[in-house]
Amino acid sequence: MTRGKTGKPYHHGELREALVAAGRKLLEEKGLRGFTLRECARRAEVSHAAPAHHFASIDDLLGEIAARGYHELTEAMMAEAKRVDGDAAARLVAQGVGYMAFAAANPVLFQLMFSREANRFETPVLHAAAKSAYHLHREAVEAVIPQASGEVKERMVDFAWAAVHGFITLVLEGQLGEKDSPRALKSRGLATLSAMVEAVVRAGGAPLAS
Amino acid sequence: MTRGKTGKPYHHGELREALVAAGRKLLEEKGLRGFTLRECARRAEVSHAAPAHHFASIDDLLGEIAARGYHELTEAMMAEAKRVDGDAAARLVAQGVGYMAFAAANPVLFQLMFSREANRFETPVLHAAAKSAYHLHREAVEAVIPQASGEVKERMVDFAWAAVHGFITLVLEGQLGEKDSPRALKSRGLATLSAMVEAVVRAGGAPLAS
DNA sequence: AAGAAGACTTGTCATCGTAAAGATTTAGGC
DNA sequence: GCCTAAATCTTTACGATGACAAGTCTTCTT
Repeated sequence: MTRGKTGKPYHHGELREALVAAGRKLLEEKGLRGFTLRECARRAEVSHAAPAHHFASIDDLLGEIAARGYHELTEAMMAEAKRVDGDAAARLVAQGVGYMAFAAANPVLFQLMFSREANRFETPVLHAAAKSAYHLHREAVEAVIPQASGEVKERMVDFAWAAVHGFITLVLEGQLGEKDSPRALKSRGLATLSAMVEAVVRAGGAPLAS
Repeated sequence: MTRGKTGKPYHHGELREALVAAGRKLLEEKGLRGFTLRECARRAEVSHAAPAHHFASIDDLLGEIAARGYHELTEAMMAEAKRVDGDAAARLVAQGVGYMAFAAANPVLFQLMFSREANRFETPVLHAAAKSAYHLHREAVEAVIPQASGEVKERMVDFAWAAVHGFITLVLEGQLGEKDSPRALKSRGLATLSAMVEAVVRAGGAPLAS
């Protein structure tokens, strides 16, 4: 890697990674609407057209960022699950905690991942990453009610995910616990997780009332 | 209202309403990222700068659209609730159905209302509209468990909203039941609502396990 | 009827995403 | 080691956008 008079190499070398990193920061700072490809390029200290060689479009970059978000979400869920032992119900709660923690730490990214816009840049890698998080959750739910029918299991996968996702989504948007401390919010989140797990356990034992 | 040679009045007359209507359509057609003030103006058949006299910025227009969305959401919940009789639990489910039906009918608007961006254009009218929907839900939950403590009621308000909101949000983003028919999806939604109500009823009778 | 306020248009500016063409660096074949 | 091809980055350019300013037309007030 030779350098010009300025000391700056003509080739960035790791521009793709730099753009993803800059983009991710920018996303959290300015929101989805404030996200621009040119600002990413500026932060990576390259010209505004440089990103085109690594990402076909702005949606392509957002798709890559979202895909990595799914990977991290999966990791966050697994990490939290490893901290508890044995009990399937406890594991389900822990994964929910990991899910919520990731969302709270990356609110805009989380919204991007689960936004309608994300369907626009549906790449195979993004889809695969999303499926991986889904399966992790699915298995955790099924482990809680191994004796239940396939249908009940499916319904409880829906239900459990909806409760976890819904709670943190509402918090992130400021609809829930606007004035609560993070401490109090976490407690409210745990309460929702408790109610969810209890309902799953119950439904696993007795068929759902139609 | 006098008219020029073209037959078109110089003054639109109801431009504000026309912009809201056009904007709402545009939103569903092109998504939030495809939403532009100039396209709204074009559809209302006025110049690109005309909207400025009715909306200070593009966020101002989006805020108005979101506020009306909250009003319609509230109406959808009440309309569905009126179709069932008596039972508080049935009413809670019905409101959930109305909530989901509105979201399914206005997916992009719904995402806008509950997006992080919406906090940017936080007008008093938007906030009030959002609170109105919240209170409707809150009362429905509390009616199901009138004997419960204030704390339990609050937690169940969180929980019930999270389940309803989470389910439809996941469906809208294509995460849940991608290949299901609308019919099957509705059934899955009802199952989530059933599980939710059952859990609320149960929690109202016995204190939540910590 | 006259002046003021409101509604709308035209013109302009900085910025954006994207494409094309040129400059520089790296990599591979010999 | 060199020489060409490919990859990477820059410069330039185009159409579109949000916002602002200034001007034109309409309605309202008095």
